[in-house]
Amino acid sequence: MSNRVSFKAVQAFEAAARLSSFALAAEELFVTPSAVSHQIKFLEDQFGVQLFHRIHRAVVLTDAGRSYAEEISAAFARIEAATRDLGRVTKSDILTVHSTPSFATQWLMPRIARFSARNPDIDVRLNASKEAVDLVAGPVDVDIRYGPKNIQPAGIKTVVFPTETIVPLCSPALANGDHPIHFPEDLRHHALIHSEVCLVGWRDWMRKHRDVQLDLQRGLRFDRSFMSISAAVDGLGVCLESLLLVQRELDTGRLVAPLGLDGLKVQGYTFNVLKSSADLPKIRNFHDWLFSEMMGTDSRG
Amino acid sequence: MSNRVSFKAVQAFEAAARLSSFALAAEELFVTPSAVSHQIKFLEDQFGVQLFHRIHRAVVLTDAGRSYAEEISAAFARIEAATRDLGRVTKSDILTVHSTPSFATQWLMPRIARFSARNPDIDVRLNASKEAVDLVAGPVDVDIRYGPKNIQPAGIKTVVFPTETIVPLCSPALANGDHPIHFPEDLRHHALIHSEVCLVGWRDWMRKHRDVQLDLQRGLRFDRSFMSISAAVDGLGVCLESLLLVQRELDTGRLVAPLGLDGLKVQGYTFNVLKSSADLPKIRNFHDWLFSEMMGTDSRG
DNA sequence: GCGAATAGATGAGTTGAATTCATGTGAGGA
DNA sequence: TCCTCACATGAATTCAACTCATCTATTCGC
Repeated sequence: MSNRVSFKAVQAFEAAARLSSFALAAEELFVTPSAVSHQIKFLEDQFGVQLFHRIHRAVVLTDAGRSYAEEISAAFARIEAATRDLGRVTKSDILTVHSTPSFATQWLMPRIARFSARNPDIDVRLNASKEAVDLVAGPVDVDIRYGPKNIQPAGIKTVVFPTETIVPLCSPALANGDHPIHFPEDLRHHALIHSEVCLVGWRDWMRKHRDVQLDLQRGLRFDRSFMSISAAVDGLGVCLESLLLVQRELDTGRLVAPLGLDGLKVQGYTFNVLKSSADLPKIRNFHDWLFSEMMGTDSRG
Repeated sequence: MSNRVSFKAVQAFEAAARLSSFALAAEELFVTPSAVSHQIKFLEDQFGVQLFHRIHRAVVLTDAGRSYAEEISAAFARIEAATRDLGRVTKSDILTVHSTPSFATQWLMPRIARFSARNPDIDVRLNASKEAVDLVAGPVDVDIRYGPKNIQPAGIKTVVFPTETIVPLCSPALANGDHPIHFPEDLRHHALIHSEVCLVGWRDWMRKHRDVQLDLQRGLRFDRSFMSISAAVDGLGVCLESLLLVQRELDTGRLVAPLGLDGLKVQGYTFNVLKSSADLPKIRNFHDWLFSEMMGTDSRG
């Protein structure tokens, strides 16, 4: 069988063939010329083919030896190159996470360092875009999507996020300014900030507060939540956003929830991975970390 | 350095990666699972990169391990294929000899078995054609050429053959038939066979025998000596050929030299090899054998 | 839930494949 | 002619790689 190949012997032969000398090969391999001689004799005896001509005080490859050497030299070079590369790698796994821009900016970015610290062997890469990615085709391991669950392609495992709470948010200056906000109707005095892709908007909020009449035409409109949040931080109005995305702003006091932290409930985000890779340690670790981190956040919020 | 790679360890890793199991890899390598575990741990420690995830009761490649495994698997497959091929090779050297068709047919063919018998490790291949071959470009080791020495390309070593003797030859039936041939003038009664590429022809012979008038227009014409010889054997006339090419026919009595074995002297054949390969054992052996064989032949002729 | 079974990890002890050492051979150069 | 160099070869030695014994963690069957 092929596993009867002595790689030691092949290695010795490769060096000797390349250097056309047993002595130089021995030097390269940090052994004595005798060892090289033994190994090559062993190879020749095993296959019954002479690989070197021993002439005067040198060795010359036979045709069989030359063609064999050409083949294995290339293979050895490849192994050595791969091994050299391996030495340069410091992380054993690469975790590529794709998500919507808002989730990436508002939730993942502030927290991902914590994941990396707990998983030093995982090299995390974050991508963000509006479009869902093809997990089968691409190098992306995890896709965090927002919106109604479409028909899932076979082979994709989808885990829904915990229900989010959507509340009006604004800068503290706005909430405590000339027109302080204490009750829903106080919003009449302020500009509304609309997030167009959000599953729930001011229209849904008004269904819960039928006594308050707000002009839905008013205000800024953004197609990304993180822009609405940024506008709210800048005091441009009141946005209606998920607490999931504004933890950082609430913690640092850049935003406040003038009407409290209770509000509309919605389930929008999903965690998507290939079924076949769902059990990989890097995926499990990320999944478990993400959901436990989110639970912690929720309990605080 | 790269030679600090333990190929044993890489081999163990390759098998384990391919089989996704230390136990199966151990079985394949005829060792215990413990040995595989040790080797892979050694590799991981040496490069500081985890190659496998140890989960529940199985092992799964890390990303680093997978990319490494892909590289080395290909290299290992190549080594094993080359080694398998090596096992099928029985001769360590291939000697490719090209010559003119006549020398191949008349001299080499009958004798080459003797060379092979004395050099069982050399696989001899004979090619014959009128054209000189490009020793630099092609797989041909030796080219035996006929004719005036052209300007030699650099890097070609040319050895001239011993001087040949050219004499009239015919079948015994013709020599002892109705018009027996004992003296040059007896040839008048017979058809002459002409070899067009020969360096000497009947015209040259007549210069040596000015008293004999022969009609040079008569007779068969061939562009290869072996055809002329074959025609003479068939009793179609008298050819003028080198003793070098008719040893076999003289020995078996199919041809006779009615006017004796002395005649025109000519030096036509050359032995051509690459200077760079002239000292290869297979070339030296062939060269030495060929010239010693020719000397033996000459001393007999 | 509990124990049995499985797959691998680990450290100590053992072994034999590979190495060194001592010596031999033969060709080439001083 | 002798010396030197490069490799060959057989016996002795060694240490890298293996086995063994034991341990851990997880799964599976009951």
